Amino acid sequence: MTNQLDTFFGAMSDPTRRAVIERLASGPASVSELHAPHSMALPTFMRHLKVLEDTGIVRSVKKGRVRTCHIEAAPLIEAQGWLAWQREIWESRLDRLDALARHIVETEKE
Amino acid sequence: MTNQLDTFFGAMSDPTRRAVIERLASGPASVSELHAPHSMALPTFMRHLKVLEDTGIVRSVKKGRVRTCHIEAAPLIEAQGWLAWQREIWESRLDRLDALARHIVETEKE
DNA sequence: GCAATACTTAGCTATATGACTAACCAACTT
DNA sequence: AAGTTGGTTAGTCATATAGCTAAGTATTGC
Repeated sequence: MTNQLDTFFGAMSDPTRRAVIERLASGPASVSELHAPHSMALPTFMRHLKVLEDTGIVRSVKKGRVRTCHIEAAPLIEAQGWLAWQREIWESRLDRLDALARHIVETEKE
Repeated sequence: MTNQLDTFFGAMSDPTRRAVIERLASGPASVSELHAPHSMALPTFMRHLKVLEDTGIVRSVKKGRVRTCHIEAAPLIEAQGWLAWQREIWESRLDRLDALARHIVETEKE
C-alpha cells in the first residue's frame, strides 16, 4: 500500500528538496545551477534530485555533459487535491467539531 | 531551518497517519477507535499519533482514561497554500517550460 | 477492592535517510 | 592530447524512523 502520496509527501519533507522545487517553478535549470546555493557535497545533492525524479516531481534530460531539470506538475496537483478534499470534509463539520471540542474542554476543567 | 512544512510533509508521508487524518476529518475519535482498523501494536500506533500532535495537525484532550483526538486545520491549510503558490508560479510559465523541454528533447535526438 | 479497560513508558531491533570522501567517466576547451 | 568542467558511482557512517514486547499507571465497572 505504498501510495503515490507517500513518496510525494516524503519528498517534500526536506527543505533542500522544497528549495529545488521553488527554484524550478520559475524555470528549468542544470544540476550545477540547482546545486550552487546549497552548501553540501554534490553527490549528496544529487541524491535529493534523484528522490525528486523517482517521485516524478522532476524530470531531466541530458545534453552533452549538462543535465537540465524541469518540474512535472501532476504529483503536486494530486497532493493539493488530497489536501483540498480533506479540508472540504472537515470544514463541512467544523462547527460541530468546535462545539464538541469546547464541550470536552469545558467538561474536562477540574 | 526546520520549517513548519518539513514536519508537516514528514507527518503526511506515512499512510497510517494519513488514514488517521482521513478518519478525523469526519469527526473526533478516541485513541482506541482510531487504532482499531490498524493491525499494529498500540504503542506503535500511539507514536504515529504523537507525530501528528507534535506537528500540530491533531489535538487531543484526556477525560478519565479516554483520550479524544480531533483535527487542527491550520497546518493543512498552510501546506495547501504552499502547493497552490508553487503551482501558480509554474503554471504561469508552463508554455515556456513545455516549449523549452520539447526543444531540448528534439535537439537531443541522436 | 479487584478486575478489566484505556492508555503510557521503557527499551530493543531493523531498515531508511542524509551526509561525507574518493575515485571515475564523458564532454568540452585549448 | 591534456586539462577542466559537469556529473556519476561506490562505499562509509550517523542518526532517524517504524515496528515490536513487556510491564506500568490510572479509571471505571462490578
